[in-house]
Amino acid sequence: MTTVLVVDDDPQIVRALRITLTAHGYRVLTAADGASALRAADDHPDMVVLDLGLPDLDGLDVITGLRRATTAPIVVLSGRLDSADKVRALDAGADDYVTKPFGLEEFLARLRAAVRRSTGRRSGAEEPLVRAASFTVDLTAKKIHRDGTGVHLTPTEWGLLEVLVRAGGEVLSPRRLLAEVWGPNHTSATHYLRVYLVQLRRKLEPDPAHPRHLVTEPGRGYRFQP
Amino acid sequence: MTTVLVVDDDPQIVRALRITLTAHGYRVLTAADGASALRAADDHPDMVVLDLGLPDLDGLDVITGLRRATTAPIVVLSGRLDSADKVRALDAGADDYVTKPFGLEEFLARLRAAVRRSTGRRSGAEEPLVRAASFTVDLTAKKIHRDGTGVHLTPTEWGLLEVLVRAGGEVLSPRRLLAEVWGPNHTSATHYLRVYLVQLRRKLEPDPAHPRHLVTEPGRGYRFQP
DNA sequence: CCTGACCTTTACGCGGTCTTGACGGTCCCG
DNA sequence: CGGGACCGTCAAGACCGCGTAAAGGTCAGG
Repeated sequence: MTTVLVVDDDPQIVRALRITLTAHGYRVLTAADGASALRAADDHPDMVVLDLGLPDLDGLDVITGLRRATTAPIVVLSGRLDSADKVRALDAGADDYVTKPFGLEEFLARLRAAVRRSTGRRSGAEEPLVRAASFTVDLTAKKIHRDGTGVHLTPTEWGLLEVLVRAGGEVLSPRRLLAEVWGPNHTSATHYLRVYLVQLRRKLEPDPAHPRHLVTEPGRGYRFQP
Repeated sequence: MTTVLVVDDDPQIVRALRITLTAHGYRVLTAADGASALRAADDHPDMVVLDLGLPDLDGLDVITGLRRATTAPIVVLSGRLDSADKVRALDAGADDYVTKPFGLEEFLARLRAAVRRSTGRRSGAEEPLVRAASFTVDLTAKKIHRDGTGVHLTPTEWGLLEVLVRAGGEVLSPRRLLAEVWGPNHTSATHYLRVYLVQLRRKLEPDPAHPRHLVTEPGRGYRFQP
């Protein structure tokens, strides 16, 4: 679960954010001033929501202090519209800057974006691997593995498979497939599809005559079945 | 140098951004519509500035398309104040959302924040020595060893090899390789690649006719295999 | 001014890939 | 039962990308 540290001296805002964030599945820590915010950084929050204008410390000092302790994204809340404030906050190490009053949905979306970026990097080489019973598809490395060895696909074969896999089990019409792979001007050459489906099945299916993963939905199109 | 891809259909804005960003030390690529933006993603910009409301594609589709090709931060520019638009864009994969008219200083600060976040983590633990079966590559010392003795590479040869090795086994498109080695303006001279691949293979591969480490993936590019 | 290293360009053969046509099978519907 | 629409399969020729060699071109250093 994602832990958010909320730093604000206004109890009303803290309470509202605690309710909202908890309802959206976050765990919430709170701090009412800069000193306790820096102390709370030791609890390794995954994200910090920081109101500038705390009673004890200058906002920028809080940011730099937090940056010393954690790399978690910092989203600044502030009532000040002054552009120079934003610049200083962002350059001090903040990741985003939201001015009050703010739309709740937008605020939450910015939190999601911030946490997505910070966790996405951490896991580094995250491979979107798609598994079927008899083969696996690596969409980023553009490789296929089957029975331990790699399978070679021609560019067009790969393009077709990629579109089918990315659709995630949805049925794709011949028109749509042709437009995606061959470009929007070749939407009538449905024969291509059949030829390449045969080749793909021959290379990937255990029994090409009775496909289990590259299924044809008669009259509607084709579908990828993991 | 940090490379920024600016996507906007308004030539005035493109021109203004190009001047401003260049003055601040960025390298600038531009695209006037969604299709060319997706193509330009192969040039692996370090950051994307994207205007929603392009003539050819829906803005959200451009975001998801870019996300498929790159993890570079995307900063959305838009004239629309509607909060729902922001939420959709952020959830589609954008990293920040700036509404026009915007303060230039704030905009630049947000760019700095975005690029800081994405590059900050990348420089983690990197192995400067890469081993292949028949040779080793020292990325920091810029030296190659094979059979005990050093191998001399010309600057261009080295640039190409370095890009391939740094990709760590991923397939790199000709566009991308050319952009990395020769700069983003030479992305069509695919013949260079073949010539230099031959030279590299002759210098590094045990059997240049059947390369084991500098593998070509027909139709999509080249790959380094350790 | 010459030389050598390096980059760029031209030319060409080969093999893989794409396209196209032909044919058989299946299913549905008149 | 027959015809048509749709799908699967195979094979052959056209075409394009790739690998390779080798000839200009450029530039710095001696």
